[in-house]
Amino acid sequence: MVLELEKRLAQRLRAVLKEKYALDVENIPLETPPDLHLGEIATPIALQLARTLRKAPKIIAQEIVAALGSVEGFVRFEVAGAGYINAFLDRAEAAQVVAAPAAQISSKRLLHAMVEHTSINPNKAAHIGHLRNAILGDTFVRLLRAAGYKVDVQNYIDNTGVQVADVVVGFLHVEKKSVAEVRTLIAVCGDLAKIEGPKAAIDYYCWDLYANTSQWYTSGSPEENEVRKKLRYSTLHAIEQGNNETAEIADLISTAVLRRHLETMLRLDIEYDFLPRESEILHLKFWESAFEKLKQSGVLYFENEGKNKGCWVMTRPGAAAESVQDQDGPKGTDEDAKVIVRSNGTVTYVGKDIAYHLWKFGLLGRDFGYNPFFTYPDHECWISSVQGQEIHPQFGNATAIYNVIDARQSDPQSNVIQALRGMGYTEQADHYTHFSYEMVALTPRCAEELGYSISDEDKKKSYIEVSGRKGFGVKADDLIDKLIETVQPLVDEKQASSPEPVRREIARQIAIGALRYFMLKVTRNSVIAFDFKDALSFEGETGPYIQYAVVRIRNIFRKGGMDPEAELAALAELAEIGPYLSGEENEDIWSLWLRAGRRSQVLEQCIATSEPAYLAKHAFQLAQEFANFYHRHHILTEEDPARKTFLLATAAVTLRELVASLALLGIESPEAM
RNA sequence: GCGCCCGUAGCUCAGCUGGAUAGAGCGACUGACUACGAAUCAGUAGGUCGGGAGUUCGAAUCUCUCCGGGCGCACCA
Repeated sequence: MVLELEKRLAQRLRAVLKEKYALDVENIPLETPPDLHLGEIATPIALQLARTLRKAPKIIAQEIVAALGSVEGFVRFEVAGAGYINAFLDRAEAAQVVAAPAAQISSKRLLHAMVEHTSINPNKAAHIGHLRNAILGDTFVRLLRAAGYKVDVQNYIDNTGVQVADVVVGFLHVEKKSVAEVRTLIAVCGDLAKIEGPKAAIDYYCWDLYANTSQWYTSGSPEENEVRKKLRYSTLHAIEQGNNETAEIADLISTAVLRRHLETMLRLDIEYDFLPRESEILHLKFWESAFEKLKQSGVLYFENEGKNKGCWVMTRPGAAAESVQDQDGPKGTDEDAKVIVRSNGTVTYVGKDIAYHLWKFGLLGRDFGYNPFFTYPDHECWISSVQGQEIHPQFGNATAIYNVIDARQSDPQSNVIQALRGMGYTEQADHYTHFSYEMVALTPRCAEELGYSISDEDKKKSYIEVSGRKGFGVKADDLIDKLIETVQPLVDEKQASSPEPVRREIARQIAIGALRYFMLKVTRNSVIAFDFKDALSFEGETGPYIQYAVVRIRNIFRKGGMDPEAELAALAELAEIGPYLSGEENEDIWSLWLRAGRRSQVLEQCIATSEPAYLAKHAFQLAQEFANFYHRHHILTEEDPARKTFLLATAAVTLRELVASLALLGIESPEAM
């Protein structure tokens, strides 16, 4: 509602500026006044134009207001302060618009977006850092879909990397297991996990093995360590090669761990459409196609001198200006260039990534094979394969891509964008978003609670980076389990009369709500210093606070024997609701309605800035305003029938908006709690 | 050495394209359960927005500089 009114006002203002001052102003600045006494929408446009028009801002503002005339939805405009123009809404009309059933989103945006997130190396259990990635990515997918985008969700699997090799080394050379034994182990873990939970699962087993093996490389005599290092690289090569026992173990393990990751994420309502794997990017020779294109476009050149002699390299972003400067000087080699193909002819990670991203945009001229891999209640998740099924859905050919990857990888990401740009794919490069976020770290206190021994140096830090290699971190399933364990007694106490399965479901919903909100309330580029005290909180600015507001509203309608949507519809029948929305004593109610009408505005802002935190904030503030309203106005005992209908509609509209906002955040709204 | 991010209340964080009196939550203190559930609400205390300079009618927000903290800058993946 607010979004539409803002657009209408901006359009009218543009027209006025055009006819009165012959000015074309593309972006009319609109903001929210600090207080409702100053209207609902304000613009400092007159302040901005003071200089160009050589007039006092106040005079300009008055002239604009005089020229505005009447605008539908607004009752008046005022000049205030140094030259603000404040717009006042027709409150009754606005409330009716908010109350009306939401119009279907126009699917005129035919943007086909591809969001890649999670992308955990399939050699160990997922930890809290991966949770932040997956929750951010999944939430953004929900936002894009709500805005009318067609979205494919991808989870990239690096199943041939050195991390997987390390675990394979662990099985073969530390534990000295055979292929058959590994196969048995995976089966046993799978059965055990069904009874004992995630702690018995294969990804937990690998978590320890990976940490042990990493240590094993440096724990022997210098000669032994030398041998072990060589083992590591021969294992990696064998995996890349394929068709051997080592590769078979790697495939068994990475596939089993991948399944575990999908199960863990499903606990948080996170699903995927396609799992492209590194192994197919290698075996289907994506790189060879990309290499030709890169050479042809001149993005890659062969280096004949310097430290990168014998390599195919590309200029780094930002280095372009310098090389132009160097023109008259001695043609020095660009020592800083990024190596894409090594002197031994193998391709680097960035090279493979360029090939993969050409595929994403449908520019590679090759495709994966596809096999079904994981079945969700309402759709299938596909995985890449060399030879896939004949009938499969189409992936790739995206018009916009979002890569949810942590901020540490911004360098390689910008290399890929640079390559696209260099190849002339400007449009694609512009629609390539590195959806970056900062890491989740542990506070020293939290690390000690978990039983890790902390160096004195680390104790002084405000946070310590988690590390899969060291086995240092909080596992995702452990955190989810701990959240459930913490809420369950509360639910059991408050919902004592409900049957046990119902109580368990409520505890689950609350736990997931708490976790998702915890990860989403912080903006992307702030480091989360993880602490159980904050993560396990269900009070204040948390997911459960918002869920509780929903439950209280539902209780009102349950107790009154009424239906929220019917009460909302009844609002339209009321003769005059204006009086309920004006006057000092009703400002809080109007404020609640106004916020309820802001969802699409907030959604648009989230997408424009790739920042889901705004919506998390919006949901909390709406719940907070409702809690205040709830205490001040007792609805069911209201004697004036018209006012009672109005109050019920207020609760109903809040319910609808809260549930919708929570759903966009991937948080369920319990019936009771 | 180069690049990116961060520094706002005791703690954890918001503050949108510069705009009106810098906001939440937690913690502390005071108060509210005989009314739709107190996982709640009302109130009090707590800030020279890291320091300095600049641009501007106007700066937490933009520029520069310094200080402090974090992360990247391989022919590893």
